[in-house]
Order: sequence, then structure tokens, then C-alpha cells
Amino acid sequence: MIAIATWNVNSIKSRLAHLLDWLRNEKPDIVLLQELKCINENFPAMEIEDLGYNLAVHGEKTYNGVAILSKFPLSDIQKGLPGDDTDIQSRYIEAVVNLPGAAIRVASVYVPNGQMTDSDKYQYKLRFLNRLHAHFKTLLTYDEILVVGGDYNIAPTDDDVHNPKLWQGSVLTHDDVRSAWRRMEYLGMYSAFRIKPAGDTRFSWWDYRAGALERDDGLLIDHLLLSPQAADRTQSCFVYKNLRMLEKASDHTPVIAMLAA
DNA sequence: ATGGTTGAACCTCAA
Repeated sequence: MIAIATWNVNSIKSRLAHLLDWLRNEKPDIVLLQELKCINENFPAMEIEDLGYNLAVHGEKTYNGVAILSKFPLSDIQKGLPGDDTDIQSRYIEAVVNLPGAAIRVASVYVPNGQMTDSDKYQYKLRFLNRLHAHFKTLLTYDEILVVGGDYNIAPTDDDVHNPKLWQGSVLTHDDVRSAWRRMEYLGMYSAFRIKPAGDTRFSWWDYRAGALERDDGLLIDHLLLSPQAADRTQSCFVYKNLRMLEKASDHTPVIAMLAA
């Protein structure tokens, strides 16, 4: 079994102790990280490599930043989401993980939050999702085992929201972004948690504000999207809530898929 | 308390 996790750490520097403990205890094979909030030079590569991981890092000062950690060798590393050369934000990284006798293409994506539906950032989010759709269309022609994990900043249905009324029309639940999500599904990308849910936790993110965690005011916005070849191998998908319960936690917690391999 | 917290970097922005 191969464990593939996605986790928005909200600053790799602030979350390093949590990350290292988790890697030591759970030993996920592949980890897709978002919101590093650091440039490549400041990424704590040695500490993570010491635990047996190979790295691909696409950092940025202050904001964004994505990375791939893998127990197996990486090749064909690509940084940046195709489709707009003027977009310099570090929100996408892709690589091939070379398992013995098999290869898995993986990517870590940090979809823009969008802030407010009347903001320019929301338009950027919708354009980004269009580019992601186009890229998935290309990737699916490869007929590979493909896993794209990340913070999609989309709660695909009201089942993914603790209190749907409270979140109605927000940038995380708006019809526009849900429609964009479904377009990716219709291409043939399957949500791991949708097809093989396991465990008791339905959400992956709780706001720091207003006691959201205490009220379980959570949303499932971190997802692992799978090609048909990856979906066939997926045995289960669950949220690892422990990391949200710690002192100085990220506001997101890992989502993990188990693939037969 | 016209909402609250966290992180990075700056005296505010993004989430």
C-alpha cells in the first residue's frame, strides 16, 4: 500500500516540528504540501531528507509555495501551472514518483482562495480553475496513475460543509467554483474521499477565527483527485484530524489516500 | 466586541 497525503501547512517554518513528528510516526510515502510561505533557499530540506524523503520544491516569499515529498525517486519535475505565463504565483508542482515496477504522476496544487466573490482574486481563482481543467485534460491523455492533491479551496457539495447556510455563496461554496469542480470530475478525475471515504472526520479545514474548531464549523476543501487508473487502486481515503488538534496547528489537516501498489 | 486568529513581514495583507 502506498499512502499519499495532501496538507496545507500554513508556513513550513511554523509547522516544521508538526511535520517532522508526523512523517516519523505515520511514514506517508508521498506528501503534497501547500502554503510553504518560504523561498526555496529557506525550505528545511535537510531535516526532511534525513527522514528518507526526496524533494521537489516550488517556493515563494510570504505567500503560496508548494512541494512534493517522496520516499521514492522523483523525475520529470514541473513547476507552475501551464496556461498563463504572466502568473508568477507558486501554486503548482508536478513530478513522477518512481516506485519499483510502477510510476505515479503526482501534483501539489494550491488553488487561490478568491477572498470575496466581487474581488479580482475571485476572477483569478476562476481562471486558475479553468487552467487546471485544461491541464487535467492533457494529463488524462497519458493514461497514467495520476494523483493531484491540494488545497482546492472548494467544498464541492453541501455535504462538505458543517453548516451550509452559514457558507452559502462564499468563495469556497459558490456555484461558480462548484461548477468548476464538477467540470474536472466530468473529465474523469475522481475525488478519493468521495469514492472511498473512511474514518469519522468529514472536514479538512477549520478557520482559526470565532472558535470554528470548537463548533466543528469545518469544510472539506483539501482533496486528492485521481485518474481512473489511480481510482482503481484506491482502497480508502481519510482525514487525519490529529494535526488540527495540536497547539499552534495549521488551520488545515492532512487528507490521505491509500493506493494498492 | 458591529467577528474572530494566525503567519509573515511590515507598520498591513492574505487567509
